[in-house]
Amino acid sequence: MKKINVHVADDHKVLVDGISAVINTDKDIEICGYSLTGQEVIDWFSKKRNKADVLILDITMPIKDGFDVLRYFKEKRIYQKVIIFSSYDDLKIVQEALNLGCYGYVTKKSASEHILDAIKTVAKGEQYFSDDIKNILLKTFTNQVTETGDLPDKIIIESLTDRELEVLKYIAYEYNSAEIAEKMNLSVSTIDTYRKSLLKKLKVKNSVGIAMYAVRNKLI
Amino acid sequence: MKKINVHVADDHKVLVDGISAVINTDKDIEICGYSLTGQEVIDWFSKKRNKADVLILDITMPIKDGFDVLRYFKEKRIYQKVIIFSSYDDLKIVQEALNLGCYGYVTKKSASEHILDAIKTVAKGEQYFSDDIKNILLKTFTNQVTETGDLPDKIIIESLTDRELEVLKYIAYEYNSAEIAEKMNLSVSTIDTYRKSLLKKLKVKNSVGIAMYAVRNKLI
DNA sequence: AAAACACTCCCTATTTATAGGGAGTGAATC
DNA sequence: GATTCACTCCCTATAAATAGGGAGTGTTTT
Repeated sequence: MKKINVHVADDHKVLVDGISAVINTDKDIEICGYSLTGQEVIDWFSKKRNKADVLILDITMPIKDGFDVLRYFKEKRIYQKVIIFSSYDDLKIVQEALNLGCYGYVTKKSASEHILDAIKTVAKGEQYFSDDIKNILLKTFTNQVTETGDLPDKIIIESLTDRELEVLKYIAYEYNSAEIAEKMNLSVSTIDTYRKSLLKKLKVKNSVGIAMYAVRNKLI
Repeated sequence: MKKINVHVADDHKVLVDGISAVINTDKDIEICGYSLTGQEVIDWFSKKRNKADVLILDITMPIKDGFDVLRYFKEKRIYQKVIIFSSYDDLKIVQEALNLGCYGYVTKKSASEHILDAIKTVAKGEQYFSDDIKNILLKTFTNQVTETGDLPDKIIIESLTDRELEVLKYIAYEYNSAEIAEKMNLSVSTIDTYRKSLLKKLKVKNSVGIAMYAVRNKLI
């Protein structure tokens, strides 16, 4: 079986060496190169002298960071399998990396064997996340678990009347007041009353705010 | 410590008994009731004679199914902690259940101890998914990047210019044209031009549509 | 009976957004 | 050299949303 070729990019040479050492313990994987800056990675791939199956990529690096590298691949439509290896375990960061097309995300605090699992999984074209990242991602599926505290929002939502909720849904579906009035068999004035009430109760600035509130709290 | 009260709803009495047996092995949890149809569950809760901390809910049931029950809770704004216990492991089903506000999802093929973990986790207000469900949910994070499923949208998004994307984000954050103009150091006329362009390209009716498009396609 | 509240509608006025058009610049592409 | 396209700004006009106020009905709660 052909070995999996891995390129490692991290600005800390010690870490590159560490990963290399771990990888060398596995007979199915081998290191085919490394970079210390994002720019180096981009140079490497633009000159097509890289034959890496998988790229292990740190986010924080001098001269182009990991995101820049992912953006480069996306722009050039290079379908490179990338595993982000970072100490960040922030949802925004992970989502950004995923949007930019990475295949895996492993935090640096994970046990080092996990990086081997990640490499093998991603090499097969499947995604891989370390357990802590999995948990962070899974939390996005539930409305209850919000880091900002769910109670205030819950109280606000409970204060909404049935009619207000109905109007809120129509607003989120891009209906204007006249259309909502027709759908609900009410006068436009009444719909405007509910709009005013929603703006006040939800403490948002405009219809967009109402709609965004609805999606954030899964009211639609 | 107060025991966790659990209500079990499943149309197969054998399964109710099975779950009860498993639960009785745990000193922190006890069964406080059971139902064989969705309607029974709704009756139980509407008459407020239920003191369940956690509801174990099957999806397939005669006379109102699990979804109907979840919809009932949502409509009445009853914040009942529900764990779906079903044999379905289909993404659409799971997503629907999550949208309807369930706290956990455990497949029937899971080891029975997992239901105990699920109950304890959900009782604390956290979400719980069995491993197979976790994997299904996690796949949704990479599908949008790897798969070509939503190609039409992808083409539209790629047709958006940098400035249009910037304006789109501000709109989704509830800014009005004057505010966006100030933020971007442009005239209001220019912002209006981008608004027009966005409405046309995204084929939406108004600002709410622009914002909703942004969230749907994870552009913000 | 009084109070609270959801629901309905109206008034006036202002601010924002939408819709149509045109037009100039600079950079890149053909 | 011509064209395409992103970017910028302007004009006119209408449609829609926002902001403030009031007010009547009916139901439920106290």
